[in-house]
Amino acid sequence: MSENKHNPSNFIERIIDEHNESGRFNKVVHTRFPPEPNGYLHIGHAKAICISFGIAQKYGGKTNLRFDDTNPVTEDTEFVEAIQKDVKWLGFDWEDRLFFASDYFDQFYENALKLIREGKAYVDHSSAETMDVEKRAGKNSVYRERSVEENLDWFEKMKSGELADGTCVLRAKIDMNADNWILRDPVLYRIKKATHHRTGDDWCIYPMYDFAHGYSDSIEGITHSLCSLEFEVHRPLYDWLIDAVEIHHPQQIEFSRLNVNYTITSKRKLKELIAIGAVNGWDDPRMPTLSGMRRRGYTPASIRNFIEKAGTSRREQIIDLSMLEYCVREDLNASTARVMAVLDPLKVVLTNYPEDQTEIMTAINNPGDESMGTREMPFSRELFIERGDFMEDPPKKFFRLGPGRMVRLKNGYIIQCDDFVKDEGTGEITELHCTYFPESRSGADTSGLKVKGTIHWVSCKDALDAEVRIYDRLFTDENPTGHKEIDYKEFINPDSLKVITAKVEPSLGNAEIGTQVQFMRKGYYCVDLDSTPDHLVFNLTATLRDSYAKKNK
RNA sequence: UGUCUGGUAGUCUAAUGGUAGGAUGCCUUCCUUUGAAGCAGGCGGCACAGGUUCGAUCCCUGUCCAGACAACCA
Repeated sequence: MSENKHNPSNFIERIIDEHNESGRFNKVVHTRFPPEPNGYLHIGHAKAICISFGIAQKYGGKTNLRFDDTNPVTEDTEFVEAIQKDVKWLGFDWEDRLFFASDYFDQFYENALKLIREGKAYVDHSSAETMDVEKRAGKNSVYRERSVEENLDWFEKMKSGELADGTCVLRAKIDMNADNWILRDPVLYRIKKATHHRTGDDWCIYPMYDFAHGYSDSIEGITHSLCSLEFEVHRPLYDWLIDAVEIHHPQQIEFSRLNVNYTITSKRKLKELIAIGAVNGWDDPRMPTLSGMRRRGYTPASIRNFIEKAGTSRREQIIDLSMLEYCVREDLNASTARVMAVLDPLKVVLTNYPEDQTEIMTAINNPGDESMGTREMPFSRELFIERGDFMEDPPKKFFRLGPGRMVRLKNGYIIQCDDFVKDEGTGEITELHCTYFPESRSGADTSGLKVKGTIHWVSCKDALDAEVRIYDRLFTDENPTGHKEIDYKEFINPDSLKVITAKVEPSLGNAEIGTQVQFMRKGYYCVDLDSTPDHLVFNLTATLRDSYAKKNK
């Protein structure tokens, strides 16, 4: 087996192949996923996770989980835990390599001292406004030429806590005229008298992202630091800082972020949606967060597959929501049991069926997978069918019920509609009167009847009520944040959640939280964590494709 | 405004100096006790203009378009 003979599937693998050929990292591939614990992970993060863990896996390397916790005022252990749960759930394992940037505060501090001693960093007392003005003007700060001793002294004062927040900052001394503004003497450390979720009150100075990130990568022996495109302009600084203290130098490689149309993946905006009550929290099934998607019924495999299909490139990608739905359907089609649930019930009376009779019908759980077995369903004189499966005056191509028309009740009998009852006030159909054909029982059909349509049903007296939460996209616009004049909140879909009471087959009575099923002819649903034995709650994961509805649009 | 990065079907993504493959989408056929799934077929693409070349989607130049960045956030 030739170990280095594989086809790179994207540009990152090509780069790694080159490194392996040149021996730059001794053929080691060690990546990391570095979330900031200030929010929940979303589908965009899933791409970063899948890429970093996936590439390491492919090359026999390792991946660290590292929390980039350098800003105590926004970070919290709640998020540290939620993030770990989500990464694990997605299917990745960092083994014993759980790290925190805050683990390295001492080393960061030493690096800062080294920079100061070498004249590569200075303490600046300019106000943020002044620094901003000077940055734009390409003008050096008046504090730029302080002596090493003076800088060391001030930095010590910053650290000791005797200076108030904002008094001064430590800046790298690079080039105030650099084309890349990131290099215009970036801030390295700031004073923040805040309690850190891990280091408590040990520190009152905290490093900035650029400072902490590269050094963390270096300390951990990361070889390939994979991140999204917006950090590309930071790479020169990443390189500069590492070179300045002469330590292990990982290669930063950027890829484009993943966007999905009709959704947003900005942590700030997701927080806002929660704050204004547009959704019910981070794990609201409408949220593109991993916790929301999990609750919605998305499987880890479906998300991984989605990321895989989306690919890895440097082009800005806005992927169709339909691709995501395709991926869950693909997964759930194979794994879920088919059950019957009538979402919008219409009563059917089988006039020739014995009043008190109940038959037990056997239903196949998954026609594509015999090993999933069968279950039993009670059949009786009064049934509920889907209101949409009857039309008073149906067109020819309507393969369901109408006056005089026949359908097969799945796992039941063929029935014919003889009559219907209509509320003359509202015009609503309230009941159907049908006859059934005793010889047409499923699995033992000797009737010789041929019907085009098959519909689902439940027995009235045996059916269970269930709350069903029907979700739709959270936004009505493909690109809610893409309009300069219109706030994204204007596009919130008022119908993103509809709650109905459905009639479901009795076998669902003891379904556990998280159970996933296919409501036959309707869609994939899962038992929500609000569900109890007395009050079943289902979430819509994704509807089935509906070519009939599509054709009739 | 500046810097950077991109531009291959509606969307995503490959390969290639000899006009392009896959996925999804869309449209059909067949099949079907889910109008699902499945099977089969079809539709649909190299941003534009020059240049180099026998030949350019690919190399070069320019244009246009798009996105990201320009925090004491990450």
